[in-house]
Amino acid sequence: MDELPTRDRLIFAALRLFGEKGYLSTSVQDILREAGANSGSLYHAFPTKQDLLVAVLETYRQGIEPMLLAPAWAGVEDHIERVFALLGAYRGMLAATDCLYGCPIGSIALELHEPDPPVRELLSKNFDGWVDHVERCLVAAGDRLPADLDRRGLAVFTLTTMEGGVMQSRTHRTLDAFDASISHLRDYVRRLEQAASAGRSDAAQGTTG
Amino acid sequence: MDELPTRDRLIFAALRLFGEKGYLSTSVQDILREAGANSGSLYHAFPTKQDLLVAVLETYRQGIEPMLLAPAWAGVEDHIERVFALLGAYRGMLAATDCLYGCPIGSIALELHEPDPPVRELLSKNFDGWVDHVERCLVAAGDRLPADLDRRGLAVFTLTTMEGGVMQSRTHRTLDAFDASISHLRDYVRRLEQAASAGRSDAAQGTTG
DNA sequence: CGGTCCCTTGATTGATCATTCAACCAAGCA
DNA sequence: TGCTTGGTTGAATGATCAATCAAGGGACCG
Repeated sequence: MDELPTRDRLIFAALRLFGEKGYLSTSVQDILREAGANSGSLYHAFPTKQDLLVAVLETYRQGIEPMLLAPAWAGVEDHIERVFALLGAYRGMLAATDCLYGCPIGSIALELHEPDPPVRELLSKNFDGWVDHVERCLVAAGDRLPADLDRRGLAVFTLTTMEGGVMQSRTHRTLDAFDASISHLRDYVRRLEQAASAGRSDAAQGTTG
Repeated sequence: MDELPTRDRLIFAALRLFGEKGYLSTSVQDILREAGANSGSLYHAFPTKQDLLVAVLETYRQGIEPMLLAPAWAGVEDHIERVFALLGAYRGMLAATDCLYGCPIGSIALELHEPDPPVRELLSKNFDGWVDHVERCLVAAGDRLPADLDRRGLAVFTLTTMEGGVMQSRTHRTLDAFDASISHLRDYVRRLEQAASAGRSDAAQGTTG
């Protein structure tokens, strides 16, 4: 029944609050209250609030696989469906929070206009890690997608779709924009699959394009 | 040689600063310095800082057509190319500012996690106005796009692409993510045009799908 | 028992923030 | 000339913020 160490409680409290109210709008007092700690403890563990943010971003990055992907992909074997299952997980978070809670990384990324190098680098790494996982799905899809498709680029485009959709849905307080975005991405991928399929039968017939 | 009235100088100063550093990170002092005014003048014109934000969002919305679309569309007659010319304008802003200045509406939208009703409504209206213009282009494209295409949805998806691309490019400080996103959107639209074209020749031959 | 190490406590500090206000100015009018 | 109205001045106010620090607690070791 031992509580988590104070340092970890602070990280998780900050993680939650930064995602919910943003970095700048979350005061150190808010974090202390949420974590049940005192300011001295926070500043014993972290030199500044920004160093706590760094720890949060590192924690979030490490949590992408076990906390986000694993549950989203449980029971989903199809590589392409996994991409949309991931997007569905974000939809679930939006739906569960009345379109308030989207992607904390995106929020923080747009909130910090002069981010110090370490913070920006970690935001980059978070985005990259996400894109890496999607790219792996798209690569695993093999010849279901056109051979000459830029799969990394499509993975980036997938993140773009998620973040842009979340932004609009949070603003409008409706899932409409998110759903419209995802359904168009899905349409695009379907057309890519059709093109790849057509390409394959062309090749089987020995025809050239 | 008369200067702009103080009230307008304040709005334009705030517009610039909110876009550059965000709403929360811009202090009233910053705005006063930039506008060359005193706090009393600001609070004579606006009850609170947030009311100034409201005025800024209204001003921005009215400026979308004359300040953003008009220059982006000068000399571009093709309806579909206009969509990408608009996206190109954002690319130009990113390029000119080292990927620092993207879309102020998007920044503010993600920055304000508990936006009061008037602010959120104005953010919504800004997004809607942007989407309206793109939708009009897509509608004007007529049968170059599939007849059953959800054009409003594609316009929303275009905004999604822009905002998501800007977010990533600002974070990575590279145009790569923005360019990748746009080029995939372009690929998607190209495939839609091909499908529409195929559908038209089917119809001309009297075949059915 | 005393000593050391790690961590916690919580009042305090000083900076910064949005906002206020009494005084002031200039133009228009009588 | 004096009154009114709309706008300006900038120091002052009080709230809030991140960060500090002297004091203490308790576990472990001799």
